[in-house]
Amino acid sequence: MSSPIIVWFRQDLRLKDNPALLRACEDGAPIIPLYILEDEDADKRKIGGAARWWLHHSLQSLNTSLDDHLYFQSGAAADVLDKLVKQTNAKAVFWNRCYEPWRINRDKQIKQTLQDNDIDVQSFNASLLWEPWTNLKKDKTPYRVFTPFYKKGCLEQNGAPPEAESAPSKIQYADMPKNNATLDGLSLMPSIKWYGGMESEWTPGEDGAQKRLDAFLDAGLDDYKEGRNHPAKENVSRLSPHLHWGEISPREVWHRSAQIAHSEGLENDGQTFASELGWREFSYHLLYHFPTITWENMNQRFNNFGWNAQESDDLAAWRNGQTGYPLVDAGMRELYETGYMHNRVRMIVGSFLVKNLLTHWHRGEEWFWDTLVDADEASNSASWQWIAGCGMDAAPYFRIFNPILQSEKFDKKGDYIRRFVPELKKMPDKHIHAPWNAPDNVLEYAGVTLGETYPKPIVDHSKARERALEMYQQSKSA
DNA sequence: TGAAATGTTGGGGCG
DNA sequence: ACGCCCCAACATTTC
Repeated sequence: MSSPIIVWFRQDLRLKDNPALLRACEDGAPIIPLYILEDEDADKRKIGGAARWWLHHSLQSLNTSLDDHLYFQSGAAADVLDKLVKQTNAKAVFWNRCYEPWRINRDKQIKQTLQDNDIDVQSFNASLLWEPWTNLKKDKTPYRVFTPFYKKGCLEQNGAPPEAESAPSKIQYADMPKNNATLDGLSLMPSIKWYGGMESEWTPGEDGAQKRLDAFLDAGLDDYKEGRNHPAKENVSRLSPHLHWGEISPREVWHRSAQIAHSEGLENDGQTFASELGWREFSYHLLYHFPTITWENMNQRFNNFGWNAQESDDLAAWRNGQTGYPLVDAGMRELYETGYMHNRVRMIVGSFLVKNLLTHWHRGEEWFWDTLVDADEASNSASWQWIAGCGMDAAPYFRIFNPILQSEKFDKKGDYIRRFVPELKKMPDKHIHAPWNAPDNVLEYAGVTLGETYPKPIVDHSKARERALEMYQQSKSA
């Protein structure tokens, strides 16, 4: 039997449009599909709790697609690869690129070591529409503002992304010795069963991702531009976790949505949706060119800002969905229960934490990292910097969301609130957005006792707004 | 991918 | 008939 090729799966947990897998299969050599859980890496943050749950199921699904041939390992990737190459006499290692700075450096080293041992190493792009080094400004420096980045750097300069490729028609597996490591042995599943809400909400894996895209194109794309703002509507794609783990190719999402938009005359909605993929690209672009974005304020002026970075009652109330602002609480509870939050609501709860509660965006970023099934280093840090006002192309600091107005505008009938804050279920539409303003008889009818069955607001919005603006002024002069 | 304050305009009630 | 005031509706500015 000829020397095998190791296909190292990372955040590309699919068979379709997977260039590393496809090129390996085309070579004709038998392949070894490998997954390495790299938790021990000390200089990187551990995968968050909700994401671990997702990863477990995604790997299970991939393993099924690979007829139970996925070879599980854990530990330092360099060591695992070195050992496996020797053990199997592999001639090559193929993988799809990841773009987190720590991983770029690490992969470079691994590549060098393998090549020094005469192993063929090839890497491909499976997770971005355009490579981050291909869309620079004319002066060769990276874009810092989304709109020119997307319109000029991406669309004009690079044009449409490549078409998606199919899954390999046939996969020939190398004979492997029995593996002592198993998926269960990776201990990705939490020991306490807190993931019931996620189980009923999600189907991780390539099949689930395909079905989600189908469902979105079928029912969500029509009126996407307006409907995506309403958390109770079915207009958002909910593809983020599938894209994060590479269960579906962004190229496929791009081209299929464009095609449907075109054939159904939904050009406007299609372009708006495509630009959301553009924001994902922009986050990766920023992370690639400005790796400190994960922790340092991109706008240095905020370094002296008086955010509270400590644990506090306000922070705990925010995490638990007990702020007394129904839309904020609904969002935070959706997050905890399902591992996901609607995008507009993410902006609202983010603004609330950073501006109304004057809490450092790091605290929000950490909580999201641990609780989101789509937690993504690039998107998470770029988005928190955006909402905090300290990012590259950020929302101006003084853009402070009014959680009551947002609620009245985008959850008019309170459907979203009622789903996640059931203690307000019987509140009439008119008063569900700000129950503390409801007349006593309405509260009584709804069975709500503020401070007992549902919290009183932990801050007064207009006072909190004044306070935030004042602190902003101070930081300007400091 | 805001909100609130401030400014402007124009229609209608009314003396 | 006319000017005056009120205020909603819209536009602009400011935070």
